[in-house]
Amino acid sequence: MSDLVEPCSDEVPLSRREQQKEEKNKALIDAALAVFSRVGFAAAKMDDVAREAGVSKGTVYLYFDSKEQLFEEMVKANMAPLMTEIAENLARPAISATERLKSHMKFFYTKILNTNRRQIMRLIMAEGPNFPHLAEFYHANVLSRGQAVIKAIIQQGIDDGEFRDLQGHGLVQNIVAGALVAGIWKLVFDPFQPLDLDAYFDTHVDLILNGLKA
Amino acid sequence: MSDLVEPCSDEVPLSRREQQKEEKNKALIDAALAVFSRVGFAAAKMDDVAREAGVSKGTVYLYFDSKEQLFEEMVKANMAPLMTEIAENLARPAISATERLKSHMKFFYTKILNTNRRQIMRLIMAEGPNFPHLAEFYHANVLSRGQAVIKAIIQQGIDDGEFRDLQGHGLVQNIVAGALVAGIWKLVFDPFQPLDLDAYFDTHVDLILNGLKA
DNA sequence: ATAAAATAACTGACTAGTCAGTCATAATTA
DNA sequence: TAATTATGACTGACTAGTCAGTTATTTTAT
Repeated sequence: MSDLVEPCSDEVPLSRREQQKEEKNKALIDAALAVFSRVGFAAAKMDDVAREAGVSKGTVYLYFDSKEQLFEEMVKANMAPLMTEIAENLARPAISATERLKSHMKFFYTKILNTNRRQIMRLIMAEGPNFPHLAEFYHANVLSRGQAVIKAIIQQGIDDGEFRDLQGHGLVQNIVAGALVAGIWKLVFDPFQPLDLDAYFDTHVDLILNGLKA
Repeated sequence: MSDLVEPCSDEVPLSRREQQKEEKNKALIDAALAVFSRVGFAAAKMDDVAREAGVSKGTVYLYFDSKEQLFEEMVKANMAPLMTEIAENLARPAISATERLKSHMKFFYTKILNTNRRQIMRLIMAEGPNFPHLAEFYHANVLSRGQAVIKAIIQQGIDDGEFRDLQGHGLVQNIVAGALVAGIWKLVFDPFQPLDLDAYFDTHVDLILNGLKA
């Protein structure tokens, strides 16, 4: 409460307790990510989350009201740091649209696909219909921001004569699609047909940039 | 038993019982698709499947050994008719690679994305890691066949000088990606940002064909 | 034909087990 | 010591899977 009133500049002099509390919160979020990723929402046990975080089950309920809330907080906590980074990509030095697009795509691969955030991506797809809140949050805070960046880059490319103006409905989704599929493939089909993410990335960029070329 | 010995040409004179049995099997598969799609595997209740199929819970277990088996059979039953159709697309009249690719993509949109098979697609992504059997089955019977068709078309395009040879790892996945993402979007984010599948398809084809163009 | 006997299909109450969430008690910190 | 934080045994709601008994269909006997 008081946090909201205080000037946000203070030097965080955390007491031992507050410190431990934060650590435990983090541990629970991490454990939740691990457990939910492993078995999905419904099959995940709060006992397992607790054990994995090194606390008892009761403690989990001192930090989160319910399993649902834990799930949502876990997703939000893992996505929050990304959101500011995406925003920074909007205001970017004046390099060519081609290079900007390449760099933004690289960002996507390194910051999501190659981290365990891709698990969250999968969870959103898997559980999204059962968590409209969450799907909406994810759409509003991650997807539409990512879309805005890509749209801006494409517009720059069109203005500069680098890209053609193909006016398509769902152009952004088509551009990002390759990356999403790579993430899913890694999680579901890699054992049967392994995917080399670096080589895949090159193909993806090549195909898209050629597809957009004026 | 005797069926296996008889010439396979016989006129299927099903007794009333056999007929009802088949109908019920179908009804259960349909109900399973509906229920699993609605809430995912873990949260699905066998009671609900039974009710939706118009039988009692006990009956479900006369047709399927377990919840797992019902799930797998449901996926297989829904995918089987597709598999032969895909195979037919391999042996195709001598039209241009461009037209063939377009037509195969259309096939994908009309036979999967615009039907409730897209629910199955989502379920595979959602539950795949918990059902390695199923992921493997899907990969072997649907994905690799689809890949073979697209690879053949691309090779034709390269040979005819229509497409460039971009040698990419994961080229096929990149080509299909747009379609998969469209399916997922429809199921998860459509309420927040609707997607017009027809317009999206045009963008997808446009982008990919230009990306491949020699 | 018709009834009786045999078989196959179905039912739903029941069991055995699971797990989200609670709360009386214990441990830790200030 | 008092307040806060943590524990884990406990509860109650819920559900996959079972099975003794019922109903519908088919076969056999008259």
